[in-house]
Amino acid sequence: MFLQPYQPDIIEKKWQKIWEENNTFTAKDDFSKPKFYALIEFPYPSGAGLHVGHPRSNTALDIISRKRRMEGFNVLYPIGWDAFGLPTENYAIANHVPPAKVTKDNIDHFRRQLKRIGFSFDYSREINTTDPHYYRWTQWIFLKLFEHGLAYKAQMPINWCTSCKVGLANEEVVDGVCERCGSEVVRKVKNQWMLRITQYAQKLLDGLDTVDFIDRVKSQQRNWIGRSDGAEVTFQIKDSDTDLEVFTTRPDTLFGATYMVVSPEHPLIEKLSDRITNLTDLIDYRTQAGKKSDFERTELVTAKTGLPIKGIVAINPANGQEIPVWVSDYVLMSYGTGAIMAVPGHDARDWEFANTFKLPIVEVVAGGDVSIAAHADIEEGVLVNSGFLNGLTVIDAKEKMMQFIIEKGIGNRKVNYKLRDWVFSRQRYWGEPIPIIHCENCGTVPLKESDLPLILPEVEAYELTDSGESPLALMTDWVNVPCPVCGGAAKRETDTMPQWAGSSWYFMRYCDPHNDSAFASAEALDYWMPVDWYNGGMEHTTLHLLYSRFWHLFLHDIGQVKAPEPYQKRTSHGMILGENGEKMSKSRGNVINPDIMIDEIGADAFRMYEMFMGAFDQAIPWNNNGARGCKRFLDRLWRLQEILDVKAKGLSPGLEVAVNSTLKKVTEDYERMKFNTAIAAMMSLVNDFYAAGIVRPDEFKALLKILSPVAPHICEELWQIQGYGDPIYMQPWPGYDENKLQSDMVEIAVQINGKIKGKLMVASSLSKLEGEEILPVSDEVMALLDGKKIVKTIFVPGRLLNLVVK
RNA sequence: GCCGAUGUGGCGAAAUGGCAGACGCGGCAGAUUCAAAAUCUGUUGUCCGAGAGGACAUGUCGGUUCAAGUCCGACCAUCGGUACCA
Repeated sequence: MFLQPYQPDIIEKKWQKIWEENNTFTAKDDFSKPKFYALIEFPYPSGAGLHVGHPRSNTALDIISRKRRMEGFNVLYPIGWDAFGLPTENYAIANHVPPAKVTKDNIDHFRRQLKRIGFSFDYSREINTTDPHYYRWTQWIFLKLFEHGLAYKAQMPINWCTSCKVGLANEEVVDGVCERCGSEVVRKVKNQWMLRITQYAQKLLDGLDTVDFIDRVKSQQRNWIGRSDGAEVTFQIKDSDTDLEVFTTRPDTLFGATYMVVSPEHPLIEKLSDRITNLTDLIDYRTQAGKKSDFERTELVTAKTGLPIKGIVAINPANGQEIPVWVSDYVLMSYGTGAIMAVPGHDARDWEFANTFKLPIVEVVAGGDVSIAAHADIEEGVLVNSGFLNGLTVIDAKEKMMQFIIEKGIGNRKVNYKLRDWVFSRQRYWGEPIPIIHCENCGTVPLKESDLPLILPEVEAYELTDSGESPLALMTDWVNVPCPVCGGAAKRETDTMPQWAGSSWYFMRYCDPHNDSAFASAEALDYWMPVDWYNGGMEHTTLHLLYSRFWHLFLHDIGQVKAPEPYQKRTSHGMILGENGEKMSKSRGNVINPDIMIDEIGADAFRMYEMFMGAFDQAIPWNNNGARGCKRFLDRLWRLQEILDVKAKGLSPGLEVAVNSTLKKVTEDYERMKFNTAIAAMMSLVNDFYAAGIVRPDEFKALLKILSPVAPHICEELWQIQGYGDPIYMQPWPGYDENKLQSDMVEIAVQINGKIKGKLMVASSLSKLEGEEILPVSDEVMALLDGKKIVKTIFVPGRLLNLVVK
């Protein structure tokens, strides 16, 4: 019989058309069915187009989604575009085209690319964060946050390019200079919108205990939120009514505090300026520190800098000693109180600082040698040189000092979080306008909900203004408005929201994307939320993932959504690297274009290689030959038709175990995202068919069903060619026979003293006790013993026999 | 510095504490072909040995165990994140 060759280009187009025409993957709002909501991070439609990293996450959840449909779930697997942001705006500036136009072109390009790969997205629910119908609700959520006191304005430092006269994103600052012009970048204070995410620190922490996130995501979030329990302690400045408050996790070491350090920006310097004798030097130091980012301050590990504040001393409340106060940039205004008590004997950073500036180092916990290094171990050692704490363990001393501090009224218990409030302003054009009006009489006035959306107006030019304001500031017609409260002259806020805004709630919009009276209906949210499975990159663990949990927790608190947590399960994929093992990037010249790959091997082989190339959660270099190997496998699958015995019934006796165990393995491996071993198992099964020289219809059907989530086009085509009835996507997921997972006889290893000395065929049902009784006295085993005496026998059924001999 | 990962053949990797290297890539040899491509068959951790066979092998050093890639301790290297977090 003549066999048509496997032509992926033809069959892939064919099946994509069939799926589209039949709305195969449209999620039904049939709230009576069990639902499954699969979510991938919606892409930023960059000008560079899709890269091979996107399909890794998309294919993984496409496999899960297709499997869930076959298991009878009503599946929502949506796609959209996170389209506000800097690259598009910069492109628009450079090429004098409206960002909206760039965005539309990029989205069209991305959509074409995605459709070629055959993902089972519900394109009818496509969303776009730059669409006013969408960002209307982003603005609405902002108004709610404002209404509940979670949005506020504060003076915050930004990166400021002295030459371009613009605020820069961290990413645009390279080695302390402006990425574009190479000029010096300084930190300039601006009045910025902030979101009070810190108010949710504890909830964000507690919520992690209720969700199924992979461990490394949980620990990264926990560490980012960074709860620490300690004390706030007040130190008096001698001969003044001023005091200095510090946070410490080690109140037990208070007797060892030999000096204090404040951040260069600390208000104490202004407050006591008339007593400080080296004020000029301190201001200079502050200016220098202002040129460094927090990151640089933290990078300078070895060379600690600092200055004493001359003219003042502080008093250690534990022992009444006078101790100097220093300024150093390693103390940041943004954490704790912006001041520390330094205990050089028991803190590595303080020890470095004290060593550099020859400040006294006192041991207060025995067990180390503080002349060589700080002894920071809290498990070991008892207190010394510490008055009433002497002889206590660190744990006990902490508690006793805590009580002392409270009784004396010089401090209290305090929980601190590393987490900082979220800077929500951007002096940029391509973002959601912040729906606020500033009125001289009424102050900060929110827009009425009925006035939303506040449309982002078209402007002449997208460049930032010389004053560093958004280009919107030049739109006087738009900026000047009557105050909604008093009707007097007022001005609109011209800052826009960061790109994170639109992505902080998009998963809710997918539930009901065309709703014009709410961000989504309560029924749709009740049914679809929470997301059952969210896969994305580790790089979004601390920002996007935390921000979106924060917004969802907030919307839950104000009664808008039922569950507190948005994502039931979160997994993460590894990055795909270039063929040379480096991160893929234009500048490295190692970018793989998925379109070219698909032209060569087809979408099915491409999808398959994305999943087969290695462990899903590990970073992996791309290899074109590996991808071609997957095409080769699909060719072999196609040619199985040549050895297909169409009349045979059931499973071949010799392949029952292989077929059943593959069904089980693939079913389980998909769920554990072990796609590479699932595919390897299917490859082995195909090898078994060829070795047997025959494949039966029931075997072929089973293989096509379990392979179809990975390579849907070829499986549907083969299914149709063979006339197996309704398409695979309408078939139920296959089960397997628990009794046919193992052959009757298995080969086990025979070890003598842990070394393999031989092999033995035994019944797979042989129990541990039976084996240990029968096997050592069998002829085969006796022959290996060489007359030695058995001391101990271990039989692991189906695995091995180990004899300890003398 | 801190946090999180990862170290296994020429390469990507696999392995509920139980026969290390499944599956694939690449290589080598052969079949087919006028030839090539494609396909098929065999082979492929390293070292010693003609061979049977043996020894050594999962970053390093220790430990637990009848048995360790897997568990424990210390260290080294690489990658990612980062806000010196007191």
